[in-house]
Amino acid sequence: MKMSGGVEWALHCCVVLTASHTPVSAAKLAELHDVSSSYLAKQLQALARAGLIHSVQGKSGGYVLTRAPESITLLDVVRAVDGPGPSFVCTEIRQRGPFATPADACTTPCPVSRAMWAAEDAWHQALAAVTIADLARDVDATSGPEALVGIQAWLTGGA
Amino acid sequence: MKMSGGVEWALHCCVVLTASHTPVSAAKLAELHDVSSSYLAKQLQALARAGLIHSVQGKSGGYVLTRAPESITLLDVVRAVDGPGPSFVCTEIRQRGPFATPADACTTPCPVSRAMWAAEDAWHQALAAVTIADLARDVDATSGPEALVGIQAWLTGGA
DNA sequence: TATACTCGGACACAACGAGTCTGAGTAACG
DNA sequence: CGTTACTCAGACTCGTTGTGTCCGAGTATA
Repeated sequence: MKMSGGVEWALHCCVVLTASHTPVSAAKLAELHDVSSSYLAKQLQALARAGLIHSVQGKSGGYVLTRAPESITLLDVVRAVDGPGPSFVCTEIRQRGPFATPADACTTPCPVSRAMWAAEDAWHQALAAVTIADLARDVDATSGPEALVGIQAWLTGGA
Repeated sequence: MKMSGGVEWALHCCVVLTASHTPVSAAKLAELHDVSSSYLAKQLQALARAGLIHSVQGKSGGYVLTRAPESITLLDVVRAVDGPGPSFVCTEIRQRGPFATPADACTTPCPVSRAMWAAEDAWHQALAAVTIADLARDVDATSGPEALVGIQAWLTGGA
């Protein structure tokens, strides 16, 4: 039960992209967070495939958020980077072995998977309740409002 | 974000152990579920290490639940088999790169990890709200009460 | 006391994630 | 309009974790 480490990078990148309405290259984002640019590119591609960010090619290209930060939830980012499939997969153990339940009697999921999926739903709902905009607001509150504007200047500026 | 498949086996085994107050060997549990006995043994060892089940050695040995099924939650089993660590690990990205937040200013977790951990807490609470006894009751309700008693007879009997 | 059956940990194999690299495409610039 | 330099996108390699198996230590039984 280990989440892909790229989720953290992707979330921070989304927060940073909130501060800039012009394309930001993957290299800049990687340097800002001091992580491998090649690997971060992979996470950004996943976000682009999911339609959360838009990629702009060319000399001054990069990535831009497609939607408003208020309409991007953490669940969107997690599912995009970490995969949409459920973490718990039911292999239908009850249909195997000497006491196998006949397949036609398995109209409803088995109690075990029901409980596991209910817990997973709770996790999903908690993630869906928080948006990128909420995170950006929290960052402003903890690190001070000057942090994001400084980053924005650094992103658009050259150095 | 993929959960260990052994969790499903462990949960089903706990439900089955509810029906028998005498030790059940790993081989019997494996045959009942039609899974590898060697690998199932590993999951049962994890449960034993966590103190959820007690191992009895010797000729007619096996595993028995240590506590009442009502006091064993799904969270206990998941943490025992899948590992107790959190699924989301914060690598403190904010302390790296040109705009690194100084370490002494990081008294509270960063907003990203706060949100992720809150979601994980929701998942934990949902798992902790369900017990093995609840699952056994559900199995009785769906498969009929004769299922578990039949399994119990098969476990204690020879064949 | 001998025995046969049990669990327990140590040992290979496979799959997924992590990380890197080179190539295709496009906007800017001379 | 051609060149150029910069961008993203996909294919490739490596390490780690999970999966599956095996043999040895220990104990209740006969």
